[in-house]
Formats: sequence, C-alpha cells, structure tokens
Amino acid sequence: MGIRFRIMISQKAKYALQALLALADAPDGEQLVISEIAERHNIPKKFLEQILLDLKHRAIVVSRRGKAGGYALLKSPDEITFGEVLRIIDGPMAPLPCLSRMAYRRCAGCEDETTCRIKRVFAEAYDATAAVLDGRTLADAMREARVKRPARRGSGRDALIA
Amino acid sequence: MGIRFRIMISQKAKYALQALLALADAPDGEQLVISEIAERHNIPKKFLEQILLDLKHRAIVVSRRGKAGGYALLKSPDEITFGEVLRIIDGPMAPLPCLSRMAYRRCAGCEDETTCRIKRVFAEAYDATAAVLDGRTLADAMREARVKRPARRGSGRDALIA
DNA sequence: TATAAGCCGATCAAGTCTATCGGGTATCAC
DNA sequence: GTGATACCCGATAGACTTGATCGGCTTATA
Repeated sequence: MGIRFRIMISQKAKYALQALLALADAPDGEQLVISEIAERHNIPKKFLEQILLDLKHRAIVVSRRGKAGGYALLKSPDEITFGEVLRIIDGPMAPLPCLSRMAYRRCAGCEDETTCRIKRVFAEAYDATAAVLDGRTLADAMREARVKRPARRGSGRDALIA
Repeated sequence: MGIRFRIMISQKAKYALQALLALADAPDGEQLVISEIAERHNIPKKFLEQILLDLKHRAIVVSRRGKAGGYALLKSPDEITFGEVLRIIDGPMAPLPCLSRMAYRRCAGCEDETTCRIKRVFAEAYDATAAVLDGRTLADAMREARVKRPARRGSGRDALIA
C-alpha cells in the first residue's frame, strides 16, 4: 500500500526502544510486566516477549520469572545507546556488507574493493549515522523530551529533502 | 543464508550508481548501450533496463532509441548526488515515516509526535546521513578513486563497530 | 497446588527484492 | 521499405523478510 522506505528502522526496533524507555521511566528501576508495557504502548504482547528476550540475552535487561516476575533494565539508561539496541534487534547497520565490522562480507560482484567508488561515499554516510546512534543513549532521549530545545544546528532539518 | 543488514542500500541502487559512473567515465559524454554496461559490471541486462528507464524518467540520463541508440548522462557528474539517485531508485531515505518530507506519514501508533522520544534521535541520524549523501556527487566519487586520501578524520572508521 | 509470569520453538500471511520473460516501438543502414 | 538493433514497458515468479500469532513449557510466588 504505502510507500516503502529504504533506510528504515524496523517496527521491532521501535518496539524495543519504546519498551526500554518504559523501563527507564519506572521509578527506582522497578520492574514491569510484559503485558503492562504492551498495553500501554500498543505493542503485540507476544511480539514484545521475543524482543525483551533478545534484550535479555544481550544483557540489556533482566527478568524475574514466576508470579512476581517482570522486567527491569540491567544497565543504566545512560549506558544504553540507540546503536546498541538497533544492532541487537535489527542486525548490522552498515549500508554495504563490505563496510560492516560485525558482519563483513564482500559485496557481490565487487572486484577491487580498494578502488570501489561507491564504497567510500557510503562509508562516510555510515560513519555519520553510527556516530549519532552510538552517541545517543536512552537517558539522552528522556532528557530531550522534557526540555524542548531550539533547533540543534543552524539550518536544521528544513534544509533537507525527503 | 547470510546475515541481514537493516540500513542497507539495495542492489538496484548499487547497479544504478555503477551504471551512472560508467556513463560518467565515457569520454565526451559519449553514449553507451545497456548491454555494454551490463556486461562490464556484471549487471543483469533486463534489470539494468528498468533502472536506466527510471533514471531517464527522472531526468538523470537521456536515451536514443534504434540502431545507433544508447544512454548518456543528462546532467553533469558534479550535479548528480548520491542522495538523488537513492531517492529515485530506493524511495525515501528517512528512517521513520514521520521524518520524511517526500513521503510523510504518521508512525503507526505514535500518539503525540511532538514529544516522541525516539523520533528526535533518528532525526539527528537522518540529518547526518542525508548531509553526506546529498553532498556527494558522482564527480566526487570519481575524484576520490584517483587520489587516495589518508584517513579523512582523526580516528576514522576504526573507532566504530559494526 | 494453583496461578501468574516469563521462556521458547514453530508457523503464517503479507509484502519486498531481484530478476526474468515476452513482446512493443523507434531509429538507422542498406 | 525491410531488417536489424536498441530502447520501452508491463507482467510474472521465486526467494526471502517482516510482523505477528499460537501452543505449550518452565519457574516462582501465594
């Protein structure tokens, strides 16, 4: 139906970030149950189960099972970066396989990687993206929501198209 | 089989950029036929037809039909940006629909867009990416391939993971 | 022991990506 | 004007991914 976006964050990653922010919001690191988070943020409960389990396996959150169970953050909100979460949920972020450190692969049909004229530009783009995503934490996101800043840079987004 | 990359450039876009660079390489804007480009760069010929047609419709290249036909660049290589090509071939680049100017859409389930804590971070990431991709032209890519520069920034890519 | 909550693997529908196919149409050489 | 060449264009198909659901198991509390 709708238009497809290429450089898109998955729904799963969005859910993951929402859930983590919900946990970060909980006072005193109090734990929350899946169904609570799911209902409050309109996330399919079973889907959220998978997501939180992934995050648990990667030591972002902890869980307690049983009747008094639930989830809580394992790391502090200012130690959890967006980049980290995205890599866990969506896999490598590099725009070309040959640019990834966590999953390097030669590009199909690329004969001389050292002189590839496409690679260099995307390497720059990737560096720029990664610098932002690896530099922003849940704590940053929580802060930004409270104090509304003026445009961060001179021209801001208005200079950009699409 | 392999690992999936999320923020990935499509094969189609890679073909498009290769083809455009091939046309930019041609001396005096001489035209090339599809099959020539396809063979030299290992691009499926019929697939490349579609791609070049798209680029023609968007006024990036011109074509001549018939026996002495072929393709040539319509704009000069320093007027064709990577971002432009990517938007034509892959569609909007924004990581969230609500960040796209060319195809704005409200994010599913996002209730208050002005206070969305996820949006802001991705807006920054997107700005950073777009600044690079909209700032690099085919001509840049051709230049960079010739003179091999030292690392552009201090630490360079080595500081980054994945 | 009953109940609540997380754990876990399998499966499914819809959509996307890559590529291919079969022909249609313009242009040039002769 | 006839044939060959090269671009134009819509339809289709297979493999894969994504988002989501299902059923049942395990652990812990009351």
